[in-house]
Amino acid sequence: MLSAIMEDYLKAIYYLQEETDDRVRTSVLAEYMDVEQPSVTSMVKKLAERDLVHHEPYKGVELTDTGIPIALEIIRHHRLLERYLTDHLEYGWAEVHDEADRLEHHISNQFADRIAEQLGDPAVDPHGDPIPTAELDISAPKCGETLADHHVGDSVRIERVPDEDADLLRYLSDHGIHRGTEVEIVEVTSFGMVTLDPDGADEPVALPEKIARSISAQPLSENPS
Amino acid sequence: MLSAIMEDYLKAIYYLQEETDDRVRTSVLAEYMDVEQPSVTSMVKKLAERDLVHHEPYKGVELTDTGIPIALEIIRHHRLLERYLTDHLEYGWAEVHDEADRLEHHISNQFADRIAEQLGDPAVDPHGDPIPTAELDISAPKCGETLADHHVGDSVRIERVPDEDADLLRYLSDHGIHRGTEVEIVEVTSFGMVTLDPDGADEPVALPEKIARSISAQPLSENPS
DNA sequence: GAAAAGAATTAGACTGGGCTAAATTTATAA
DNA sequence: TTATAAATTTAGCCCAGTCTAATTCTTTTC
Ligand SMILES: [Mn+2]
Ligand SMILES: [Mn+2]
Ligand SMILES: [Mn+2]
Ligand SMILES: [Mn+2]
Repeated sequence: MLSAIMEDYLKAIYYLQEETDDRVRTSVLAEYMDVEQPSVTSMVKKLAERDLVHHEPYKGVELTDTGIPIALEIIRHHRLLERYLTDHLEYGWAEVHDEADRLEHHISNQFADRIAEQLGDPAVDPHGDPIPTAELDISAPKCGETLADHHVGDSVRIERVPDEDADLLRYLSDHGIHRGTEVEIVEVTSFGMVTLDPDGADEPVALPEKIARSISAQPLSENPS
Repeated sequence: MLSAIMEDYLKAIYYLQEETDDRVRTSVLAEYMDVEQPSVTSMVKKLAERDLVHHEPYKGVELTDTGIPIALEIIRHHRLLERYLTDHLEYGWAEVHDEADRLEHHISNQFADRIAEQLGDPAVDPHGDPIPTAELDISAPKCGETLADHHVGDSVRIERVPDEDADLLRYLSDHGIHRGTEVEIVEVTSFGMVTLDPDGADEPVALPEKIARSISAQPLSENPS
């Protein structure tokens, strides 16, 4: 059996590998896990001993074929829990992360499967990230058009937001923006500000262009909810 | 903050104190926690240092006024989770214990309160044990009449079963007996066997008198579900 | 193709929770 | 009342996961 900490390392390696598509460096993992580098080295050795990662000393680490499904299992738990918290327990999408990050290690697969069933086997979590199936198949994360790729007057549906920044998530939901919300782009300034009018909201919402570029959004006709 | 292990010790002390109504001996706690006695001594010292228990060396341990509410919080989590698993996720009452025993340490009070709300603030868990309120008030455990206190021909409602023995729980639910089930007592032999006819079951169920004496049951008219 | 800078690892220590074996205290029984 | 038995605690060890300080690779840069 693996400790919760080990599972979090595997999940972190999975995420970082997804981003950079290369071996994950000790320093990057240390930063992500919020520990010092020697802690990472020693944990990585333990994971390597169990054949969960392949460690090339001084060169970085990557998940093995044994490690990947374990990471995916945790990610499935995490995203199903997030979805359950928003859909059944009235959590906001800014509040779900911490609760899910603890519980993901302690629920059984049976528990995960049961809530998946109750939710109707959802394909994505509240932030739009794909949920692996019970067989641990995962669809590619959405990296299509973003809010910044559209033009004034366009109406788009919010597909996916980065889930790391709770302040941003809170700001968005306070202004009526969730996954699936339809928004019209009402202004794009030369100095990098994007203004949106979310469907059903009283007021428009302004976002820095950098943020807009991190939010996936599709034209209305495609990808119905 | 307390570790999950510390919380389990506090819960164990609470239970054992409830049973014996006296200081809990090291040996008893060691047996219950399934560890060796020196482990208990060292843990008890840590708990005493934090003022969660009062430890009289060589004489046993008891919860302090600081320790009691913490134990009750965990017990609330545990019993709410058990109730949630049976009522919303189709678990049987024999399967809930392990899942709840892990999760109880990792759900937030917010999570507990939300599921309590969804369940309609239930008073008891699936085994009939009382659930502390959000304010940590707990009603006295049912210790009224048992199955062995009634007579052939009586019809009673199952109120509470001991939740330690998963085999017994499985046996009972396999034979159509749950909390709230109405049963008629059809036979009581001189050699200590009690036979019941559960409402809606095909066949009667036989139990040793010793077990029957551990199951609370009220005559039908009283305590409606 | 060195030398300096940067990244990673090793060394050694600490904390939490467990264990075994030995010592000590309390309870029981002669 | 003293001797033995039983319960408890102490002593000293281990493992997991972290840390700081020191060392060793790698990469840059001149
Ligand atoms: Mn986690
Ligand atoms: Mn998410
Ligand atoms: Mn527990
Ligand atoms: Mn119970």
